[in-house]
Amino acid sequence: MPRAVKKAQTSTGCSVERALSLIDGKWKIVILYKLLRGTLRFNELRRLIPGVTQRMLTHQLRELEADGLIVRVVYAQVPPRVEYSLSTRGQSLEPVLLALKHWGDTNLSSREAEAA
Amino acid sequence: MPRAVKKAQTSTGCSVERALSLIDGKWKIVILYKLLRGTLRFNELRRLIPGVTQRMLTHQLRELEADGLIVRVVYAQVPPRVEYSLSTRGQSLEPVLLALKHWGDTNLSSREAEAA
DNA sequence: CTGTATCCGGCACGATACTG
DNA sequence: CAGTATCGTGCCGGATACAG
Repeated sequence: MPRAVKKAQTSTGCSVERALSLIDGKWKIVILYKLLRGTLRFNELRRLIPGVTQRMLTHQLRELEADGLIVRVVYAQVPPRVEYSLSTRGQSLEPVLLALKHWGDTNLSSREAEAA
Repeated sequence: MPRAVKKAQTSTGCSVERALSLIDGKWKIVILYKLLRGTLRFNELRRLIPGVTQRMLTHQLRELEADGLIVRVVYAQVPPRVEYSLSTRGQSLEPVLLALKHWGDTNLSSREAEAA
């Protein structure tokens, strides 16, 4: 994705651009998509998204959290346990994510369009 | 958007990522969105997208064309006239674009998008 | 397990000037 | 009008090491 605009920018008068600014970043949409299925732990996300590094995963998760799209829950345990899930706002992105998935399946004709 | 992955990458097994790779770039989605309304000329797009430079507009348009999302028609006239419009594949993105617009309007609107 | 800290390269993008 | 050409750069994102 584009780096889109740095921070939400109302001047453009285009809500699409503002929406884009929240989901820019190389992994955000994929993260959100994975979370559609339900709560996931840090390493679970890591495994589900091949190629992402700890740094980027952490960074993108933090941004998503800051934008109120996901919820981060930390359990004070000896082996740390952190769970990520979609916030209400994040869940409202479902139509977009599914539309994107559907489009990808339809127009990129991947025979293995396995439901990730 | 993220720079996504450079070129379509099948290995991830996620059609969403492949779809994303086609719409990465800072202005692509906005361009596509503007073209939903119909054919537009180069400078018309330029005016509709404040902040975009000639270079970037040209570049993004070329990528969109290469990915088969838009159609570029050149009229051999003395004042050059180039028209851009969505291809069939591009038009198939309409649900995604509208979903994104709807989400933006709903969640980023002037009033708080509380949506508990 | 779930992160932070640091270093660093590349390319995405911008600014400007020029052209058919 | 609709682009190229060229140059410069921010910062995104990868690699690696360290930490609670």
